[in-house]
Amino acid sequence: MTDIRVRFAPSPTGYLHIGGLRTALFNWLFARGRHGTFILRIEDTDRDRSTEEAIQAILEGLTWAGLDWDEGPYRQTERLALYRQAAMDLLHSGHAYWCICSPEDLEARRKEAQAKGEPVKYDGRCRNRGILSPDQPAALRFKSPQEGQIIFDDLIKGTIAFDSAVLDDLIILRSNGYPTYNFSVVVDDALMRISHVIRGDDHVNNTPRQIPIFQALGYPIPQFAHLPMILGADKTRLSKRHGATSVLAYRDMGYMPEALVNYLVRLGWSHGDQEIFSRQEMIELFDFKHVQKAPAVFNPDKLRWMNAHYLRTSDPKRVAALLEPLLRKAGYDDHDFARIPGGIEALIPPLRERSETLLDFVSGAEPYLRETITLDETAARKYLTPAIVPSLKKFAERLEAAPAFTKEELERIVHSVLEEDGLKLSKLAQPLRVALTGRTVSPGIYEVMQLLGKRRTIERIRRGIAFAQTVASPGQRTETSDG
RNA sequence: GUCCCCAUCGUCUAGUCUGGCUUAGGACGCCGGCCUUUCAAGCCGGUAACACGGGUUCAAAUCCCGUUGGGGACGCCA
Repeated sequence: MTDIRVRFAPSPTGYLHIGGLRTALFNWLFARGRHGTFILRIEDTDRDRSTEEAIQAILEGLTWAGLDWDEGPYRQTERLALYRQAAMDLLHSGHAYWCICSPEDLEARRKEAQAKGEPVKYDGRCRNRGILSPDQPAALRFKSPQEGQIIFDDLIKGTIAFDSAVLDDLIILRSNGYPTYNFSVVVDDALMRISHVIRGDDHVNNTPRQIPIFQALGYPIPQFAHLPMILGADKTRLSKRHGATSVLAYRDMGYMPEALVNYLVRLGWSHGDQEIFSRQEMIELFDFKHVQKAPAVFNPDKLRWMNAHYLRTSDPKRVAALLEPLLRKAGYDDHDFARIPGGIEALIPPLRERSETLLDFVSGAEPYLRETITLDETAARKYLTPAIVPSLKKFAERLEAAPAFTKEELERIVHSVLEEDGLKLSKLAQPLRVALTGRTVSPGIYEVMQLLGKRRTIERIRRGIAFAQTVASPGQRTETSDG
C-alpha cells in the first residue's frame, strides 16, 4: 500500500474563503483518517496577484479552523528551478516546444474564434516551427496528445472521459520564465509524491491536460477526487456578492471554528442522518463514497443553528476562551471581567441559551461587565411603576440583611415577598429584570443577580426604585404623557 | 458556442451502486402547541421533494435513452 499524501494548494490572491476551507478540510480529514500526510503548498506563481498578506491570512484561517499541516508551507516561487528543469527535460525529450506567438496575437485569435463560434483553442502554429533557441520573448508549450481519449476514475464523480482533440498545447513556461499553474501543479504533485489530488471540481477540465504531463515526465498519475462547488443562495458560485465568504470574517462574526467546520463537512458529505460530528468522528467516518456530486448552496441559517448548538454544548472554558478576544475588541478589559463573580466563564451558562454567535454574548454581557447601566426608557416606564415600589423595597431590604447570596436564599426572599404582597412571580421578576439589566430580556433573575453580585444587585434595585418614583411625580407624568 | 459534470422538500441531505422493506426518512428554516420568570433553549406536532418524457421489469426515486434545467471549464489566472 502506498503512502497517503494529500495537499491543499491555495493561491494567495485573496483571503481564505469558505470553499477553500472546505477543500482543505476534506484533504485534512482524508489524511488524518488514513495515517496520511497533509501538505500545504502556496501556489504563488502569479507574480502580479500574489501577496504576502494573503499568505498570512490563509495560514491564520487554517490555524483558526484547527487544520494543521505536516509539511510546508511550500512556496512555488521558491521552487522555480525545479519547474524550469522539468520544462527543459520536456523540451529535450520532444514533449514541448518554443512558441513565439505574442499574448496580443493569441488574444485576438481567441476573440475571433469565439465570435465565429469556432473551438477556442491554440492552433498549434509554432508546434512545427522547430525553434531551438528563440531570439525573442517565447513561451514553452506542451505537446498535448492529439488523438484518442484521456480517461480517469474520479473518486467522487466516477469515470470521466475527454477526447484528446479538445485539448490544445498549453503553455507550461511563460515568457518571463515562470511556470503556469497546470505545469507547476504537476511537477509539485509528482515531486511531492501526492497520492490523491483532492480539489474543487472547477479543476475537472484541467485534469486531462495534467495527466499527459505526468506521463511525459515519467511519473505515476495520482488519484483524483473533485469536490462539487459551493454556491450562494442565487445558485451562482459563492463570491463576495453573497456577503461574508472569508473564513476570518466568520471568526470575527462570532462563529466557533468547530461549528463552521461541522457545517462545512456536512456541505456535500453525509453519514446517514447524523448532523453533529466531533473532530474525531469526522476523521473516522469521512469517505469519498458519500460526497455529493452536485454543487451545494451555502445556508447561513443552518450555520447559525450549528454555531448555537456548539455554543450551548461546548465546555464553558472553551467558549470563554473564544469570547475573551471579542470582548476585548469591544472595549472591555480585565477590570470589567473582575466585576463578575467567576469571571468571563461564569457568563457562559446563563447567556448561551440566548446566543447564536459569540457577538450575541458580547452584547448580552454588557449589564454584568459594567458598573452601572442605562435603563431602556420604554422598558423602565412599563415595568418600573409606583405600584411595584413597595415590593422592590422590601426585596432590597431583605436581601441586604440576608446571611448568604446563594440562589436558594434569593429564591427564598423573592417568594416571601411574593406571598406577602400577593403577587405572581412574573409581576416582580420583570421589574427586577429591568432594574437589574436595563432590559426586558435577560437570563433568569437569580442568575442575573449572581452575575451582578450582592452590591450591584442592591444598588440597581434602588436606582430602579428611584426611577419609578421620579416617573410618579406629577410634573414628570405630564412631561412624559403622550395623551 | 464547444467540452465536462450534475439533477430527492425553499436549503443541506438519507435512500440510488446491490430495483420491491418508502403512504420517500432526517436536519435547517417556517407555522402551531407544551413548558415558563422575560427572551431563548428544550420537547411535541405541522408544512414541503423523487425536474419532465419515453423505455426495461411482475415491480423504478433507484437501471437505460432523450428533453429541460443547473453548475463548471474553455488565459503567458489559479
